[in-house]
Amino acid sequence: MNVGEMEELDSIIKRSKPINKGGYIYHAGDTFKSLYAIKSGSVKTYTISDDGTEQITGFYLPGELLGLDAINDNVHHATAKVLETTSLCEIPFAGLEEIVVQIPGLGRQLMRIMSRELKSEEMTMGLLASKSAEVRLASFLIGFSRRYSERGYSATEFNLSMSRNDIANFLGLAVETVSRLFTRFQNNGYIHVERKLIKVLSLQALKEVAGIHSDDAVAS
Amino acid sequence: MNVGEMEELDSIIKRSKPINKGGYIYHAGDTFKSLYAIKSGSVKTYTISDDGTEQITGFYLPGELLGLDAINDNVHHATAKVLETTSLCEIPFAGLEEIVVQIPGLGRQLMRIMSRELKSEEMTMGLLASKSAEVRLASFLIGFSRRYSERGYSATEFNLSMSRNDIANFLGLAVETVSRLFTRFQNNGYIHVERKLIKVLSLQALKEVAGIHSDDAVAS
DNA sequence: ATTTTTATTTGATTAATGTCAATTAATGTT
DNA sequence: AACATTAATTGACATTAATCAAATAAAAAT
Repeated sequence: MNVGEMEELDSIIKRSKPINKGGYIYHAGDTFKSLYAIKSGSVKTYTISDDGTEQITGFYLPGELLGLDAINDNVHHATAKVLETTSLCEIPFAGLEEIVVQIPGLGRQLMRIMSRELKSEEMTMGLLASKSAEVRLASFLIGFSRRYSERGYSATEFNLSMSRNDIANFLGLAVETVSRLFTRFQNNGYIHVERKLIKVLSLQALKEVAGIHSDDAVAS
Repeated sequence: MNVGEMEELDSIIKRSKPINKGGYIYHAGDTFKSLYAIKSGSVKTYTISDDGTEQITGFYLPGELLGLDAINDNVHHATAKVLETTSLCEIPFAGLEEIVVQIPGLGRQLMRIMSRELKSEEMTMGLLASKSAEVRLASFLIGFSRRYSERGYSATEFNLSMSRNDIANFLGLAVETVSRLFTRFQNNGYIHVERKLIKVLSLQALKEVAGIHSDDAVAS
């Protein structure tokens, strides 16, 4: 969401509550009651398969909206866990539906937000369908660069708050492969890695690895 | 969409037009004007990257809705191509937005459809993030089985209208791998393959390959 | 501050899957 | 119907990335 959208929703926001690292926003199976907009911090969502393995379905950054996939059947199918201390706007969905009737533009706005999310997930699917591990990680980094810059943060220096394990899980790679790729990208001069802090030295180089030559079309 | 939803939309449907195999519904870059519900047939959507390679983002079956990802920026970012002769309901979006104001339930309905789509894409992402080719193809087949059965078609005997190449592209595998896996699944007695016609002999076996033991959670 | 635990990195090896090449089957065209 | 073209399968081989194992580094706990 952009600032304007955030302000539109401001009127019905229930309350703000910071959650500490490792805390949960909701669990898979919970009844869906609210959407959550991230004010600061970051979140991962994941499902647990029958054999107990966790499958990460997304990472969320400030300004992004969480829980849209639960509207349909009123149940969260994923668990949302906070990666660092995170502040949220809780938007009760019942209230939202009322307001949507009153403010004609809001329904349209919500629909657009969902549309944007759909497009973004399709791009992520493209990322995941790419066969090479290099392409996946490069696209992943480009996506974060873009998302941070869209929110007014630096496009070239940002924190990947999730663990290497989380990244590997999300990208469908082994941790070791992810670790080696970070090293390789650094050796190639594409990025500088310092624990979780990533400095992008050549976005262009990353884009070439990812097979992106124009400026659009980056997964999020 | 279910039958009820289809009927609700029926009032504003512009016109019906069958498209022959290989024809297009819209191209990437086209201005977004309408949503399309598939009455019969099937569709693939794909984006073209800078190097000209095609990346398939989804397959659509009867009863499914196409174009939701274009609402936000009014432009299709993917191309929709028909895999066999296909009949569509064209739903002009301008008209839809008017009607949404008049019929309160419709907006909610649309939002739910989009939510369902989001969830479904997240499941597909889970599929694509699975490292093994076997798991991917098994999940793919289970997904089609479920989607067909949801629409009232057989869950155990269906046509995969797309080429092996399309399947491979979508799953991020080489065609040869897909071909070998079909053979392997057949040799194992999971399925019977006859060109594009798939007969599922043991859905249970496929689910075990896919790591699904309960009955839910299958990508579409 | 020290110890314990957990996360990350690096190396060696193995297994899976991609690539190349050839064959067969299916489809479309004249 | 015969031919040409395209799609699918199968085999041999190469390559990538997973696994196993160990070392190092960072974070958490005492």
